[in-house]
Amino acid sequence: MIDTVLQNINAGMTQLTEESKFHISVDCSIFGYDGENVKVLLMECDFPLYKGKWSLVGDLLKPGETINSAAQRILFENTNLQDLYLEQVESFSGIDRHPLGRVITLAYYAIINIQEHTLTHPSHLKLKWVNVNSVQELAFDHKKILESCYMTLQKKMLLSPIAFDLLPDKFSIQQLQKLYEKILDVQMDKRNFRRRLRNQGYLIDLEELQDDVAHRPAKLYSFDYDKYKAENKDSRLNIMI
Amino acid sequence: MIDTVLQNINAGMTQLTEESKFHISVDCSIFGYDGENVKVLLMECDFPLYKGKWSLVGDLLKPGETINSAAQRILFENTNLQDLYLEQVESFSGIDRHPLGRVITLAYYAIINIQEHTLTHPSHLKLKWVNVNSVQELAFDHKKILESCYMTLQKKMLLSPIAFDLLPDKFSIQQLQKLYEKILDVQMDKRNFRRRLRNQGYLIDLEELQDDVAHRPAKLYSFDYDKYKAENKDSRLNIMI
DNA sequence: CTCGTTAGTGTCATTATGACACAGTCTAAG
DNA sequence: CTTAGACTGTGTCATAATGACACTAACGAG
Repeated sequence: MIDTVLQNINAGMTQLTEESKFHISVDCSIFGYDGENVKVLLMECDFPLYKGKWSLVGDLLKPGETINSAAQRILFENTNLQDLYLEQVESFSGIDRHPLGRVITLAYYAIINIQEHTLTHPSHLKLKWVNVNSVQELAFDHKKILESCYMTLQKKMLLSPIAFDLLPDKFSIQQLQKLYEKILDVQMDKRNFRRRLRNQGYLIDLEELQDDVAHRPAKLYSFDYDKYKAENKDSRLNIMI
Repeated sequence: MIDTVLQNINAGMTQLTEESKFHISVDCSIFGYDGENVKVLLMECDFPLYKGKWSLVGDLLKPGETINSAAQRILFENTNLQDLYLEQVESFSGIDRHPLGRVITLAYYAIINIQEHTLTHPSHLKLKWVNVNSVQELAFDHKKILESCYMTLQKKMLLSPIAFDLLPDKFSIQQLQKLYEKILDVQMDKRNFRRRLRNQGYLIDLEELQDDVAHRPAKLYSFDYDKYKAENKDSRLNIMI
């Protein structure tokens, strides 16, 4: 490490001293939807200070990793899942936020359709899915982090088609509406919802019906990502809902 | 620093080793509007590798600081300005992004009305305002950082009333429209723009006219922040434009 | 075969949007 | 003191988007 004398790292006059180094972690709110509720994956915490509490899935950044690649690794190590939708939210850098010492964390959220993926995770970790709305106290400042991630997810829902990452590949329009209603915490009109979706034109009618339901089966659709991308490549505001 | 043996910082089984510590910096795109163009404040870079190049305003995070307070300090140290609108954008953590060693940076943007503030800055720093659209190559990965910040600013413009932080306290509707047109890079219809503003009802007619203009003077307005906040305290999508 | 449950459909009134042209008021310059 | 130049400020109309609203259709369970 080169030591220089003066004052600013961008102007070039800086010393990179050992005292100004920090531990960095990534904490990830992994959101899933089981067809009924939005859930977040929590990890049991064994810290003496937080005995019995739960925390978000996270870990330290390692030398040689970028923060994004650390986030991917952490996701993979704890859930065995890859290629999920993963988005950085913000940093949390409170001085005393971690009992082992100064640790600055970068919050991410990931989303996953619980029904189509099965988690397999190392046996020494205890994980569980908890309804987002029933999460009580968490270890560290993770409740605050979770809230920030969930708010970001809610806003993102309005402007981008991430709902479809939370649903199975084939879904009914009612499933989609129920998901929006859950996450945005609103009620929507069935006919107006369907009209909006029809007009957007991003749903592909799979000409398939639900099976094994105790009522009239719904038509199944998939989302036309290609069409969406082609029509929204500019950086305008694309309102989904 | 406590060393433990096992594997995960959230579960409690971790060692905080010296090898997994990193330097952290904050780099800030300070955007200003001079009535004509959107500009960004750049700092001359004295690194041998980047001789003659310019960089964003930034510095290292110091022990005992949160990242937000570092951002505020950096802004203050370099411009003597406080209480600007300041927003975290994202992290940049490429392995070789800084020649002095591994430095992970958090990008922020700040906005300021150039006409109503005068910068005073330490004499050993050379600063200049550059039109955002004419920025050529910057030192480090700062061009990428700037682009990310500017994109975030553009999106934010659509959803929140930050335009008014770039304008003088008293402004004409045409000044406001010109600003939106510059930042969003669109043309807008004068009459429709005025109608939208009228309907939103957040402009306070100051019953004052422009002075010293070589044409019919425009009425001046200010933005009713209180009313805006009162009507938008929920976390819904609030479309400004 | 009937009950429960969800699927799927259209209209109408209201509101929001986009396109568009001209007279008014000020300064500067001759 | 008149005129040129520059910007201010206003309304209408056609079209599009939205919100409110109720009934029949299709399936399985019992």
